[in-house]
Amino acid sequence: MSSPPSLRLIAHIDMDAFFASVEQRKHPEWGNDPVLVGVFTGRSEDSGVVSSASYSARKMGVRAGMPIFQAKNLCPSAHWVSVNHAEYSTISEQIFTRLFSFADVVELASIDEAYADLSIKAKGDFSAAESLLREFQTLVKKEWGLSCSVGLSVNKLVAKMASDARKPAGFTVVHPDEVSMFLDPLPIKALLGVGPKTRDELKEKGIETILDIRRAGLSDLVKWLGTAKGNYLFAASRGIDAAPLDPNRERKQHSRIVTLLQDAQSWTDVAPRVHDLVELVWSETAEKGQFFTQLGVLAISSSLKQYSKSKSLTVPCATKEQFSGEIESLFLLLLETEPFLIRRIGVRVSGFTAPPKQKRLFDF
DNA sequence: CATCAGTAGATCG
DNA sequence: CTTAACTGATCTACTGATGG
Repeated sequence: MSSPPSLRLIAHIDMDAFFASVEQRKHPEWGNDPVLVGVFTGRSEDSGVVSSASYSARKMGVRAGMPIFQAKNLCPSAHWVSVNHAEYSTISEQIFTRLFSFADVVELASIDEAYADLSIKAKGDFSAAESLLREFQTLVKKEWGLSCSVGLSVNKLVAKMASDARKPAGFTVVHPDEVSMFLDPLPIKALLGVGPKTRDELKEKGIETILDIRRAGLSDLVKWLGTAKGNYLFAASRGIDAAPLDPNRERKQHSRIVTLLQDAQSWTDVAPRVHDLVELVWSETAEKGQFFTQLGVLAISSSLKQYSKSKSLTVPCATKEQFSGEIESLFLLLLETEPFLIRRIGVRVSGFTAPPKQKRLFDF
């Protein structure tokens, strides 16, 4: 058996304030003014959230996910733009297509992030990898007028944290012998998968930095956070991540959620919007030739509590009419569980399979 | 106990 | 003047049922 190369060269490329930067680029007259990209729901003037904040807006405390009213208080002078996903996707695709020629393998992680494995291309040499990646970074700036931050290290975990370490337009290399030095002082929130919940949970145990996690025992971590997260944090705090890049990463589910203009109470109120979502999800999956065996609906109440219903089919959903009917009955089921004011609704599909086989022999 | 179905929870940008 | 205002998408863990 051939052994895999012991040392990998893995990079993470992260577009800086991607959506806001794209919008900023279209408006040179804005100079360095704060730019905010919002998801406006239309239920009131300022209803919605920030999708992306330029760095000058971030300096004033604005963050993605923040309610628009709050962002406006923090940053009254910002230029606002409505989010335009289709445009960002096109640009993302153009940029990351170029990355392929700089690497052995590329994994597209999201609309604004990608991993690149340069182990072979750079012959195991960090400085060779760095040269290539700096060239890519310069290219992105020159061709698209956009900046990105790059992290280079020995695996995806550390590379991602490295790209985060200096932003915007950063370039951070973490050599194999520097991994602990790099990770130890970071707050645990810097780890992928550690959000406010886990952070608070561990803060109660006196754990705030990655070094603190490294010093904690595996059994304690598992006791506090469960098997999956405990094991993950134990390894992550040591910078251990053997996961290879996945060049064919595919979505495991697809959903569409909308906020209603006004809270609704009954099926008749929401039926038209649900049917719109069904149309949308059906066309989006059909377009990609995706068939699915699981489907579900969700609703978010005016108090922001989530409700959902889902079911599995034994055979992939065959027609839009069947899909629509299934979604409708799930929604009716959901509404009879408990009365609540509906603020947002969604339709979800998963369990993707290849298209059902055409009948052949038995047709004759 | 391995797997599956259904649901709630957490994270991310 | 005061108050409340909060998207959209995905992935994963947990729980209970089922079958070997």
